[in-house]
Amino acid sequence: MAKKLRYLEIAQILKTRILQGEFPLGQALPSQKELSEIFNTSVMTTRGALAELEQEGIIHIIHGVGTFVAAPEVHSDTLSLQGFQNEMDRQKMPVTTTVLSVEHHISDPRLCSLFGSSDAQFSALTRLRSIDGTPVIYQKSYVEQQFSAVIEQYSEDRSLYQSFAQTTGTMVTKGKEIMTPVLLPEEAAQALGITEACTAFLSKRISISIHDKVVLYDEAYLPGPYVIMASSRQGKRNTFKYIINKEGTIDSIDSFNDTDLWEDLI
Amino acid sequence: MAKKLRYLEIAQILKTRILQGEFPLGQALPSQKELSEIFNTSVMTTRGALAELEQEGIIHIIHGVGTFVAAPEVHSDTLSLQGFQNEMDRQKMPVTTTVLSVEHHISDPRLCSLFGSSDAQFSALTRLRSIDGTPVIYQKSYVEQQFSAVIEQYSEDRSLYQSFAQTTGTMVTKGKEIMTPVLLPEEAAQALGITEACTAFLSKRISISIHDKVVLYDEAYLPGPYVIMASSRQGKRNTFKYIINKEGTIDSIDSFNDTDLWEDLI
DNA sequence: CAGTGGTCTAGACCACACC
DNA sequence: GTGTGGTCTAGACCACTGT
Repeated sequence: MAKKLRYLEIAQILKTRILQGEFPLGQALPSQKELSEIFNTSVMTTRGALAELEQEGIIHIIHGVGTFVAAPEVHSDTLSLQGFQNEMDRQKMPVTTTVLSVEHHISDPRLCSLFGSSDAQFSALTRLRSIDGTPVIYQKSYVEQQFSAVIEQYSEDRSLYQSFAQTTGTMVTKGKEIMTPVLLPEEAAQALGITEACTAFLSKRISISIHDKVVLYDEAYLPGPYVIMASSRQGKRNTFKYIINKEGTIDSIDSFNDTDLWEDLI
Repeated sequence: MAKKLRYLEIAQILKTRILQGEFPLGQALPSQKELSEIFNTSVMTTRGALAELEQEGIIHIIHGVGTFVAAPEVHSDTLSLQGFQNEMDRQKMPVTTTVLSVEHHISDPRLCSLFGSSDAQFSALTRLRSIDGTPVIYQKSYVEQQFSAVIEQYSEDRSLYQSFAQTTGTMVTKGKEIMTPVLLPEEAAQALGITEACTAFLSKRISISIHDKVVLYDEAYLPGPYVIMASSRQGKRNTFKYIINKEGTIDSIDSFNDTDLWEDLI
């Protein structure tokens, strides 16, 4: 445990202090020079610690401005929606959300083991995400009953993460997701207004708080006509994003030449 | 262009020299101290340059051993196959490959624009990937006719990247991939020995050489029963891998608790 | 302009791999 | 052991942002 690596040690100390609320969400940390004096170390070492925390998504460093405790809006909604609209006006994708249902007192042993909790009850929020009025994603989110207020106080103009942060003061920094190709089940197809048989991505996802606790479980259907995945690799790194294609018609092979699309990957 | 950032400048110089073959594939570069003397700079700066090149996948740094020009086998085959076998013996997944067909003199304007070449002809290699004798992936790879030797000299015990490196002396360091959920087409289903209707990932992928040229185009079908995707996010970073599930039976929700599975993601 | 983060030095010393 | 990469110092100076 005792690594004796100074920068990791400092990172750990800072992390602890942030978790204890010493530096509230969105607030600026002391400057790198100040931190260096505080910890009696050099700037290079301090920067190593901060780089570590930034990679963990806990802080956000802006050149010439400062270092800030990461606000949830920094991480775009986990289903980081990105538009795809023939070459132009990719910027403004009006994503609207509709709440279909709210359920409480759900019991499911698999959810229990997922959340690692004995709290046998869960609440669920079912939503529909639309682009320009066209529904493209059907999503169901589960939280532990004790956090049902997160769902109650959720409003459609912000993400569930923001609601979570505001209600509980906890931020989500990690997630794991599993994707499979499926046929759209009737329930989802109906909600999406799709009548014919349709292939889709089924995404199951857990969101993990800064305290390393599972706080959210999501299941989302992303129908093939509207959603594709784009992935980029360089060296050992790979990264991906979902792309919304409202028209339902892109031949993916052409999109390799669309430089805008790949801009922010890797 | 002239950034005046010393470490990027050094990285650029080293990259050029590597491309010119001054340091052949797999060979060790001079040590960090030597490089620092050569470029008349400090170790910290040299390390910055090397870190840059490592992230680009051009070199491979090993603590206590040395810095090496990256050999293609460092990047596992782009469809980085990872096994999933109830908790144990995940290590040894005997992936075998069968060549189904080799075609030449293929003309396709879309491939031309993809490769950005006027060479109107392409060669194709169709393969079947199997785990323990169970076929799980159907894959078709295209190269420009001028590189048809890569396909001719391909052998089933190594990757196409290795064949490419050996035949042309060029290494692949980047790739872009697009994934969609589809129904397995008859041709692929037949090859995979799947009789019923079956959902699958369709992966279209281009591989880009160190000279920034598209050298390979792949289409692969990864049927849902055998293949799932696992993705992990931390902060702004996200990464994913394909997981082979030979038995065709995992409920993905349980796999969140399988720590081995997520070990190497992020 | 002042204040922030980013780069760079010229060394020293530590951790790891290999013989 | 020797030789490699990894961390760290105590500053200096550069680049960016906002007033």
